[in-house]
Amino acid sequence: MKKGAQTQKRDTYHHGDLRAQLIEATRQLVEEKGPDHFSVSEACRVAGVSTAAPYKHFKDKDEMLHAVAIQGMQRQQGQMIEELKPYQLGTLDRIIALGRVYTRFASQEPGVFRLMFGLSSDHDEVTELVETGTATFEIVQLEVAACRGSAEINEQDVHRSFQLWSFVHGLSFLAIDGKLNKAPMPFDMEFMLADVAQRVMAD
Amino acid sequence: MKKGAQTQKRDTYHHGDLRAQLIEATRQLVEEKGPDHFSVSEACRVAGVSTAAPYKHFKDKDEMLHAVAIQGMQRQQGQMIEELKPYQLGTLDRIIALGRVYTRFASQEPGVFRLMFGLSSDHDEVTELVETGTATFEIVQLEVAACRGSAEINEQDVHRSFQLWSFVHGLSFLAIDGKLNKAPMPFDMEFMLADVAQRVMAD
DNA sequence: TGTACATCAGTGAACGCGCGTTCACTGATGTAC
DNA sequence: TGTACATCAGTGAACGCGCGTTCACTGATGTAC
Repeated sequence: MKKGAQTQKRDTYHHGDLRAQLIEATRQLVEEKGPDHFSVSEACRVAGVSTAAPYKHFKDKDEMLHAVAIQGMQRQQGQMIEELKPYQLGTLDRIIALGRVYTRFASQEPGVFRLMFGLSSDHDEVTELVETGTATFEIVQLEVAACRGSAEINEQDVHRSFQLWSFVHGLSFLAIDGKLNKAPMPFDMEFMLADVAQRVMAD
Repeated sequence: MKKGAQTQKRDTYHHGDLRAQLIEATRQLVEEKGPDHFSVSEACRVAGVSTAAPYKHFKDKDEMLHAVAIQGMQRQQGQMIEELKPYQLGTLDRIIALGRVYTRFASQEPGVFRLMFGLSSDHDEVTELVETGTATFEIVQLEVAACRGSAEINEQDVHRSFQLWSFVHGLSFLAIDGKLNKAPMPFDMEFMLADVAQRVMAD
């Protein structure tokens, strides 16, 4: 598996944008081996720098992982905003679109997805992660409220939002853990999302 | 944190039931530090034996973790069967009861819960784990079919079962990852379970 | 335009550490006679 | 009941390994004059 982690070539002593390259190397490795089998040393090999280099840009290993997690959350949020565009405000289609992005992101980037939610939020400094997560959930709540015709987000809307979140969150994990092929039937993700959205949004 | 991992005392050279004790030590550590920060050495310290001792009972580290995961799944299944007892067959209460066990187990044993679903099922030999999981899901499907009055489990029942599973699975993870206290309202788990069960089981 | 110099990103060697696993061993136990 | 012996669970020392992090350093770059 050494082929997956190729060494970067460089012609200058200084790197240009090592920080970004290290984050990318970290992302790649988190994706390849999972968040818990990532090592700083290997990221250095991938980025083609000495093992001491990262410490000019990050406090420690955790900070490298945090950076990847934060970028992941931002990417997920960006995809949601993008996916909403074609649909009219207040329609069920928009709720479904959000779910589609969630499960799609998880299956496209299972490593980063796991990292995003698996990080122990004991430590401080992950505030940016938490804030991005909160902002994303606010998008969901706004869409739910719009779909329900609420003037403002009310308790019921929050409640429905949590139901939707729980559902797509669980569905994503079951999917990336390969639990969805246990049934004799083929699994139609899009239908599943639509069906649940409709049930949760019903009176 | 050394206090959590206490050394077992022993008065005989032979141990009696080291296998069981090692599994228990492993379970304890998985719970304390998470499945990915468990080490064989530490389990030995907890069980009060040399670091070579486990290899008389397990092929390697993974086999120790598998044993803990399998026992976890069995425990979860046992709790479900127990929890079903008070309720009449074919009622929504039974569906709710299954969900309650799922989320309760996750919050009582988050480490083992993560382990159970986080294990890469690439390798063989986890067949026992997979089989127990499948058996548990069959219980869910049976209850759904009974609740819907199906003669046999049909495609719709399977579909609903997956919806319920996804929901409680996601809810469990969000709960143990501390994501449920983001809202201004208090989170009523029992109401949530009942509400979703009703929605998913509706026509 | 040319030179001296401060800055600081990246080096490479080293560190101490805990890990998973193996090895030849030891000593408690159960059994055959 | 007593003894010889096979079994095998547990020992303790050792292994090689990759890890995260630190250190004094080096050399490219930008800037002041």
